[in-house]
Amino acid sequence: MRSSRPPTMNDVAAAAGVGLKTVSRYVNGATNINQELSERIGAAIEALGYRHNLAAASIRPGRSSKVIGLIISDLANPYYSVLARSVERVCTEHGYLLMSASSEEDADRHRLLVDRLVAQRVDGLVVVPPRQATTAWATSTIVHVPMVLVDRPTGPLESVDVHTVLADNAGGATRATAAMLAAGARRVAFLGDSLELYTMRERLAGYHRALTEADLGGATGTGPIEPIVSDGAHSVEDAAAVVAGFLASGEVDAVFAANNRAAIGAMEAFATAGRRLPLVGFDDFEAAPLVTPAVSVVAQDVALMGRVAAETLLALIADEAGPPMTHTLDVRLELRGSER
Amino acid sequence: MRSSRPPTMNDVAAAAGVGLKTVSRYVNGATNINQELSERIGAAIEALGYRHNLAAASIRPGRSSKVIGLIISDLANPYYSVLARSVERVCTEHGYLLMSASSEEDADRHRLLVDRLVAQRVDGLVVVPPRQATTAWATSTIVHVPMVLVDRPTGPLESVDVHTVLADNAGGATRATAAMLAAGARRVAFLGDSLELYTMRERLAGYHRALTEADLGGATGTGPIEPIVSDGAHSVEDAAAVVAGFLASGEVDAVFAANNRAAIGAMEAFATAGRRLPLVGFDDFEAAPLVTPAVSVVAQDVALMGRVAAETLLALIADEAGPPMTHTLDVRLELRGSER
DNA sequence: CTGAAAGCGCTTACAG
DNA sequence: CTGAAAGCGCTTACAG
Repeated sequence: MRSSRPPTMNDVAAAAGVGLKTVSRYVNGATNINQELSERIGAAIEALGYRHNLAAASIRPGRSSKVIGLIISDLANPYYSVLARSVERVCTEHGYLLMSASSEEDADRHRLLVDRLVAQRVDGLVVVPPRQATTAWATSTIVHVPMVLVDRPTGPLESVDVHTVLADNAGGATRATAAMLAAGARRVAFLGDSLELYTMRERLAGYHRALTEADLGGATGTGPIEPIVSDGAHSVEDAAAVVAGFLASGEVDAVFAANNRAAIGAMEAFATAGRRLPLVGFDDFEAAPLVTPAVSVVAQDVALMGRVAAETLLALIADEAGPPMTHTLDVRLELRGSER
Repeated sequence: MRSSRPPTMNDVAAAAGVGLKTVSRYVNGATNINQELSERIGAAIEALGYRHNLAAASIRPGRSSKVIGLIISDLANPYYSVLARSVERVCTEHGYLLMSASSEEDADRHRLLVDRLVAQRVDGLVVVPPRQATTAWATSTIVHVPMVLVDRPTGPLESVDVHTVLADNAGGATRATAAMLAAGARRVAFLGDSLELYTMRERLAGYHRALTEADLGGATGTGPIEPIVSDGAHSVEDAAAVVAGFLASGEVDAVFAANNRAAIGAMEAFATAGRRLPLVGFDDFEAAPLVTPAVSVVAQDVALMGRVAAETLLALIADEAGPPMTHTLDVRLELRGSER
């Protein structure tokens, strides 16, 4: 009847008049227990309000915490919340719980989170590396915790030997740009965020490739297509300002918006100016199909990305994953009208 | 040099040639340690790759896990991901980690999650009760884990003595409806999801109240305003179908869309029909300000809700919270044009 | 300021 | 099928 401290397995054993071991077996769902003892134990647990202490159980060697950790930039960002949900789903299917934490793209905070999660003895980690990451954070702190990277690699791809799940950023950008060229555009501008971001560098490379291929295809009678590149779309407002400049200059006849904010900013600039240019965005967003004309986008299967990452991690934990590799997922070009 | 099992505090003590206790003090940041011993310990930790085991530390009585649990419907839903992010932020500020889990509105799954989280010995729980919850889940399983409810109460408000954080659903609905009445609408329809949901019942009550007050205000010369109520907006498609019916009937001259999906469905129906009705939604959404006319909404401060819930929980854990009460947060009516 | 002992709640071989 | 003992990694009084 002690009310201050939660009841322990010992309390249950005493109350039921059985050995500690038997209670342990009962709680862990052992199959062969004397019917009568079993009932006494059940009654004692009920009466005392006993709850199994997994934290205590997990410190024994060989026993794991059955918790995995997830580090993303910002849980409130729809992209990452869908990713987190997908990872959570796989965890649930395998009896794991998820601890998720937002790094805010800050390398120091990221390192702190890794340390804390490792101290908490998670069984593994799914990680979106922070923007400014060098390979140091991984090599210095991770050591022996199974880990999978998602959305971006850490530093130069080959520098860390770890499973990595990425979208085909370059391929998507190539197809988006090519769609506008095919519709007749000649001066397609690239509008992206900081090229510090791996995904931006990849999308820019894809854009360049589309221009080059159009040249090689002989679609141009008047010399090579000149790239027009802006990396100033850090926010919707910034993006709108850049696009307003495009419109005023008369030098641009289509826009490849390399992320959500760029696409929304472009839409705002079009609305303000009262005229629009062909537009394709990267990453789908809620408003895209609702506006007129509906916005074409390159859509990633974020949920699949989360699933592949989580399943790879679980395989790693079970020691059944193959050698470290990069898993590149296809993207989908959703043509809805705005590309022309 | 054992590589199979992670190094323990004992290993560090042995390597550094000091007592276990001293290593413990070092790891826990104790202030007074002999300079030389301190350095030896630091070197040993580095050399062995030792990492503090918080799980083991937390099983001592009085020591807590510094983890809190969050149960929501679906982490991928923007409403709940913003809530989760806000709770996470408060946790971080206070040195806590967050375990979040999605109940999918399923009462059984919800109970499982509570059990698992309690077994994991979280220090407290922020919970969105599942839709079909009776008070049973709370009274039977929670017992002595600090808990705060958010977004909705469990069953009849007075039945469980627990801190609860809610938005002013009824007040927001009244103001939304009144705005359309003030703009001249007479036959405002309520379009919501299942009335099983607490928030829907509250919003419906607020809607009714606005009609009643308009009657009492004498704004009507032709007898009382008749309510028109649909609870069929379970999905965007369903909502669109209902609104198409409204348009065809000619009996409705404005729509109060009691959630996001209802509002988006209404927009789709308007687009299909080529004509629109005055519209106000509940809960802001990304596309709302981007379409023409921009959609007016009742906006909840979801981040504030998460913050208040988390801070209340932390106060509860510190035994500094007052008696259980309901915290009702104001909502904001964003008039953007679609209300007329 | 530091160490040896006892104990947190639980599980794992080891005997019965 | 069941129990008493030892031990998981750590911290807390207790002595020095």
